[in-house]
Amino acid sequence: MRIATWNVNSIKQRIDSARAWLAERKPDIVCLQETKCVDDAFPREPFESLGYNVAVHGQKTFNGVALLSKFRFDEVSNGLPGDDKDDHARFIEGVVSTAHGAVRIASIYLPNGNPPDTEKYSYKIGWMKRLSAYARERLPLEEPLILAGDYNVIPTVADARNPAAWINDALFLPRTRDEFRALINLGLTDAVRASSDDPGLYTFWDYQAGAWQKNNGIRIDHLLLSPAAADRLTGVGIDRHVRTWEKPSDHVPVWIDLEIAAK
DNA sequence: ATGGCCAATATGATTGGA
Repeated sequence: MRIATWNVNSIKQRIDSARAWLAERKPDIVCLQETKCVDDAFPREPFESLGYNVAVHGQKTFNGVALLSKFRFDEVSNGLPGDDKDDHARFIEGVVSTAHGAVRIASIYLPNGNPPDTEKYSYKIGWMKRLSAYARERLPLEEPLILAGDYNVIPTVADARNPAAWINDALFLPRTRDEFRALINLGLTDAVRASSDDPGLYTFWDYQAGAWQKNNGIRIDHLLLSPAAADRLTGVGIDRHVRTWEKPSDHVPVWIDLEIAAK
């Protein structure tokens, strides 16, 4: 089973490149972020025609998450628990059945949090605490659980080309990295770091200032795995080449292979 | 990480992104 995450920065602007990438990488399940459209406007047909089931949780203009799955969804639920007043579309969870039982996948679009001296940052930290509470609730189920998405967190200095430039940024502040570590320390595995300590494994390059050309990137798109998922991890990849395509997203897809067969 | 971008909105300017 191959599972991927990709912040597409508008699904409507990325239909052609998403279809080309799906045909090439052939993921079974894809977690999408920043779809930027309401549910009724999501272009389902271009993905259903490739054999994917589509589950969406969108809103007007901003945010928006979705799941594409070759497996039928047994359950889908929208929204991260823990705050009824939070109306941002940033979390969707699906469950599929496999030969190894239920596999639970969440597509996550964690708040950016800038500027850090505002309520945007407290919203980010609160959201991270809610995500940890969610993981604490799910981990005892001992299922393969994959929390994949745009975390807006640079975990360590090895995850930025120019870490000094990020010192005061919401993506890299000590408090942000502490919360990310707290999540990991519940017993989750960062799939990319389970396979490599290399610097330069970036997933995002800003559109501005020639960031791509200078390889001024950061690693902020992550797949975090429960022990039952990590035990079956056989491969990881970052599809960097997608950043060279026409009309690219500023993020590229990241994927994992799990030794989990269809039912 | 800003000189340089991109997307959504009834838009020709503003907001959000990271």
